Amino acid sequence: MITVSTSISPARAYHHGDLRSALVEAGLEALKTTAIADLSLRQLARDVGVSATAVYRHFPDKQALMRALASEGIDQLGQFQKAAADGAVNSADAFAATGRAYVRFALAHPALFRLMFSQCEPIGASIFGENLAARMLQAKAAVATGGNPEETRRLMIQAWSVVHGLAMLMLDQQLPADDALIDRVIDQATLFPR
Amino acid sequence: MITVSTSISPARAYHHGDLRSALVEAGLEALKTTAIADLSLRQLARDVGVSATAVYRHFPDKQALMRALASEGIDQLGQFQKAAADGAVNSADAFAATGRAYVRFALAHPALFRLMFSQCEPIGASIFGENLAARMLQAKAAVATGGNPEETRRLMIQAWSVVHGLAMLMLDQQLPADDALIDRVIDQATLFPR
DNA sequence: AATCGATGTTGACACTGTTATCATGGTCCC
DNA sequence: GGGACCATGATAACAGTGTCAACATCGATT
Repeated sequence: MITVSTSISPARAYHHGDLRSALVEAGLEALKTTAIADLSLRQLARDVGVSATAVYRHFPDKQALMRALASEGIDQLGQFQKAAADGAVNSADAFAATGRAYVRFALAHPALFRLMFSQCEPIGASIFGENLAARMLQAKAAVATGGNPEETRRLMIQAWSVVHGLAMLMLDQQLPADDALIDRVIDQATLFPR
Repeated sequence: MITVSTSISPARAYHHGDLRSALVEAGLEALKTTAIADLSLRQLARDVGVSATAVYRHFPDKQALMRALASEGIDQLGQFQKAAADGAVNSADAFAATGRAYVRFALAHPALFRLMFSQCEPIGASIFGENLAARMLQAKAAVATGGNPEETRRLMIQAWSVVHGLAMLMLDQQLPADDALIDRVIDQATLFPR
């Protein structure tokens, strides 16, 4: 059984056979059960069956690996949001569906979601503008605000803040991670002032 | 010059002279310049001029010290919010002022703010119910929703989500830490659907 | 076939949180 | 007043971490 590269780099099979992808995959796997602070380079290397310092042939330091994992997470979130929006019946519903997907993704992948925002560098732009889902979102928001660009931006930021805050508070156990609560907070027409 | 205890425990002066408070104070000071992940027990002990393991006479482990710091932060945030609300002219303005204070506090004390939510245990209840500012907030929200308790709760959660999300996204550099942006997002009547 | 550079390993260093063991010195009781 | 006790502190040590320098290996290029 060969583990397939996840769209990251060419990286032909050398001694190990694309160690870089293996590390990323092991990292994503580890994040399913390990908190972000307990994620260890050496442990990851052990999981893959390689010496600790081999990692440094593919990543300059730990943070770089983290960034790679975060980038994977962003892609996954984007796909998940897009799928959710595609299943919606109308424009407003798609907007809300994207929000719900955002929070549900966070709850489903807590450590990964946190990691995505601990690595500040390229992520903001990806989520808020370059992303497929983000682009679509922006279009929806523009419709909702009658095309006023400043209002559109405010609505986007407001919507992003609500879902991000809700996700974080639930992850941090400050709010019950309740599906119904997600719907109640997001479905509200509040986000669409007439 | 004697550093005064910060409302934590009696802790008479022994060998050091209330080491516990000194550690908390040093921790808060360190959080002004150090990221939460780089906060070191040993470094804190060094700052206070005490052996590394002396800490364990006052805190069972590192997390306990962190929790003490977080608790301090919660108090500070509560006071800050209360002061902001007291300066407001009417009920709706007080509600918004509390929200603005929340975000501004986060921007002013990034590491401390993050820490407050990394230590999940007692914090949720403190902020969302037991707090002075929270109680007041709840009263305002009840007025805004005509007394409907379920709607009141939803409004509270929605408001909390917006400010928390906005704060987090700004802290993580996903949004510009712009004062005007805070006002624009929070002042909007959006939070008070008629 | 020899060389070279990319990949992986070994060993080491400084640092961390934590524990077990020992030292100190106020407090209280007789 | 003298001695026991216990809260507080210090030392030494252990396992674990991220990272660097030096050495080994092996496929690809000439």
